[in-house]
Amino acid sequence: MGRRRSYLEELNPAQLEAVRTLFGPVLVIAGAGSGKTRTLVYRVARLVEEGVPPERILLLTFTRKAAREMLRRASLLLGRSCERVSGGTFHSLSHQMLREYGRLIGFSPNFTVLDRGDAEDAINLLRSSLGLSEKGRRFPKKDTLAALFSKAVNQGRTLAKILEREYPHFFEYLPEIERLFLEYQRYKREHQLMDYDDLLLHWHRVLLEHSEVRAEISRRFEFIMVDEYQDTNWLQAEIVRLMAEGHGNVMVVGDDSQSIYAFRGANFRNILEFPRLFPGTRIIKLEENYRSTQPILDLANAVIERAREKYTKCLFTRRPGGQKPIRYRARDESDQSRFVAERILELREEGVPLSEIAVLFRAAFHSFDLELELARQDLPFVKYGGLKLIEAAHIKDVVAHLKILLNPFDFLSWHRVLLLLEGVGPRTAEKIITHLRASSDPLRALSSVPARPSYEKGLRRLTQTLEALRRISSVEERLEELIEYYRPLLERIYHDDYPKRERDLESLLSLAHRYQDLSEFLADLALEPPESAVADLEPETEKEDHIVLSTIHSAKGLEWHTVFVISLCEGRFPSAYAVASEEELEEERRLFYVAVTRAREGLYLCHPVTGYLPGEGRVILKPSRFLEELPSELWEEWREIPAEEAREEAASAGFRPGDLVWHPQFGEGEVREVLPAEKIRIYFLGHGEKTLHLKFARLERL
DNA sequence: GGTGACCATCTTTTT
DNA sequence: GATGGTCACC
Repeated sequence: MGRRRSYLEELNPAQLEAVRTLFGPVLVIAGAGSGKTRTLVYRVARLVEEGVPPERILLLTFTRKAAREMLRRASLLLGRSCERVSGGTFHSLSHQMLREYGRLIGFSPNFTVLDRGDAEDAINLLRSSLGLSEKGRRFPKKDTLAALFSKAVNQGRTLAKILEREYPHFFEYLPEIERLFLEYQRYKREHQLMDYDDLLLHWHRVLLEHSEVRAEISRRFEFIMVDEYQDTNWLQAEIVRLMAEGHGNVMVVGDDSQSIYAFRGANFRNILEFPRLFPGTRIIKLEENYRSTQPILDLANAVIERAREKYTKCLFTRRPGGQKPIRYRARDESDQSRFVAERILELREEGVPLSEIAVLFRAAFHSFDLELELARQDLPFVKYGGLKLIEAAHIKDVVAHLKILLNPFDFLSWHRVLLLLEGVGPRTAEKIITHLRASSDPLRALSSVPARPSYEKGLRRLTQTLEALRRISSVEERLEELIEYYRPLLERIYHDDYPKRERDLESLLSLAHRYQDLSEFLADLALEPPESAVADLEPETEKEDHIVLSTIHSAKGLEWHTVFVISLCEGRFPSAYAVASEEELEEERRLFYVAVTRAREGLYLCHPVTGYLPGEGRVILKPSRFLEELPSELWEEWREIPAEEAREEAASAGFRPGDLVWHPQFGEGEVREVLPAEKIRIYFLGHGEKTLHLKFARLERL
C-alpha cells in the first residue's frame, strides 16, 4: 500500500489523470520530456495492480527496446509479473498474429519475412524477367520501385498519384510499373513471402474479414496502449481500431511536434483523427517538461514555433538557470570532430559519464570523420542507425541458407544461395530453380539437379550441407556448421576484406546463442535487427561506459546530459533531398526539434563551413537555416582560444580575486583565489566553488 | 554462360 | 565505399 501511495504521489495532475483513466479511449498529447514514458509505465503498473492479467495488456511501441525498457521499469514498481505484458512493434505483433491466423488468408505459419533489401532483390528479379531492364531505358531502379510500392501501401494512395507528384520523370512508365507491382504481389503470395508492409496489410485483412478473430483479439488484449502515435499511419490506426472493437480500451500517446516518419507514410494528423475514430475520447495534455533546463527549452520552443502547423502549446520547465546552447563554427569536418572530442574529454574530466553524452546527426555517414577521431582519442562509442549487421551482404548470404531450411519455397533465398557457387550465374541459378520448383520438396530435389561439371562439386557440397543442417535442431549449431561451409565461399567472393567480414559472422553466431527456435531467430533478425551497426556488436560493450553516436531518428525517446548536434549545414540538415517541398522541410524542422529536446543540461550545435558534397567536392557550406533563424539571444558562439594564447593571456592579464568571469559550462562566477601551477578557484552561481586549470578552462572576463 | 576488372554514380531517415 | 553497369575474355 505504501508503495502505491508513493508512486502516485510522484505524478503531476495530468499524468495522474492519464494513469487513473483505465477504461475507454484516451488520447495523451505529450510534449518532449513531459514524463510520457513514466506515465505509460505507471499505467501498466496500475492495471496490473487492479488485477488485470499482464498478458491481457498490449503495449505497442516503436522499437522493442522501448517496450522492454518500459516493462523493466514497471517491474521495479510492482514485481516481475509486469514482464509478462504483451509488447512489441506493430510489425512484430502482426507477424506473431499472422503466424497464428495467417492460414485464414492462405499463408503457412512458416512464411518468410522480407526485409527491405530482400524486397528489392525480388523486385529486381521480376524487373529483369519482365524485360524492363534493357539498356538504354531509364526505367526506375529497384530501390526507387521499392520505395514507390511501399508508399502506395502506407499512404493508401495509387501508384499513379505518387508518380505524378513525386516522380513525374517516370510517369511514362506507369503501365509497366503497375504491372510490376501486381507481379511482385503475386510472386510474394506464391512463395509465402511477406515484406514489412504486407505484415500490416495482411493482419489488417484478417481482422477486417473475420469478425471471430476480432472478438478473440479483443478478449485476448483487454487494454491496448500505443506509444509514439504521431508516427503511425492509417493502416496502423485501423489495426488498433479493429483490435479494440470489443472494448474500446485504448490509450495512445504522442506528440505532433515530434512526428518524423512521414517518409514512410506516418501522418501526425492521425493524432487528431483519433477522437473521430474513437468517439468519447478523453484528451489529456502533458506540457510540463522535466528534462531540460530553461535555456535549452527556450531554444526548442523557438524551433517549433516556426513550424507551420502545430497543435501542442509551449513547454515549460521548473528547471531555471543553466548554460545557454553553444554554437560552434568549425573550419571543416575534422575541426568539428576535434572540437567534439575535446569537449567530450573535458566533460569526462568534470565527471560527466560518457554514457551521458550523445552526438546526433541527420544521416549515418555524417559521423564517419568523428568516428575516426574518437577512435584516435580512445573514446569508446556505440553507433546507432546506418548500415546494420543484417544488411551486410555476407550476413545476408548466410541467413539465406537458414531461410531455405524454414521455407523451402523461398526461391528468392535459393537464388542468392545458388549464385554463391563458383560457376553458377543468374541463368544457371534460374535453371536449377525451375527444377526445384517442380518438386514438392525442393530441398530433396536439389540432389537430382542435372549439373554441369564446372559447378557440380560446389552444388554437391551445398546439397550435403543443407541435408546435414536439416538434421540439426539447435540454432547455434546449425549456424556454426553453416559458417564452416560458407567460409571458403566468403574468402573467394570477398577476397579483399574477408577477415573483417568473418568477424561479423562471429557476431551473428553470438546472437544466435539466445535462440532455440529458428523461425524466431529469423523473424527477430528481420523485425528487430540488432540496432548497433556492423563491427561493434560485442555484448560486453553494452555495459561499458560509452558515448552514443546516433541518427536523430534512432535517438527518439532517449535523453542525455549533453548532446552535440553536428553537421548543421544546408544540404545536410536539412537534407538536400528534403528542401523541395514545404512538408518535407517541416519534417526536417521537427527532426531538429527532436534533436535539441534530447538534451538535459548541455547542448552544442556545430556546423563546418567547408566540406564535401556529393559530386562537387570541397565546397563552402552554409549554416543550416534552422540555425540561422534562431534568435541570437538564445545561444552563444563558442570562441576558440588556442591553449597557448589563453595561457599567455591569463598570465599577463592576471585574474584577481573578485573578478567576474564566465565559463562555458558553469556560467557566471567570481574569482576567489589564484593558486599556483596555473590553477584558479572560482565560485559559480548554482555550481558552487570549482578549482580549474587556467590551461583548460576557457574563462572570459565579464 | 560465367568471371573479373573497370568505370560511373550516388549516397536520408526505418519497420 | 558500395553498388550497378559494361566489356573483354575464358
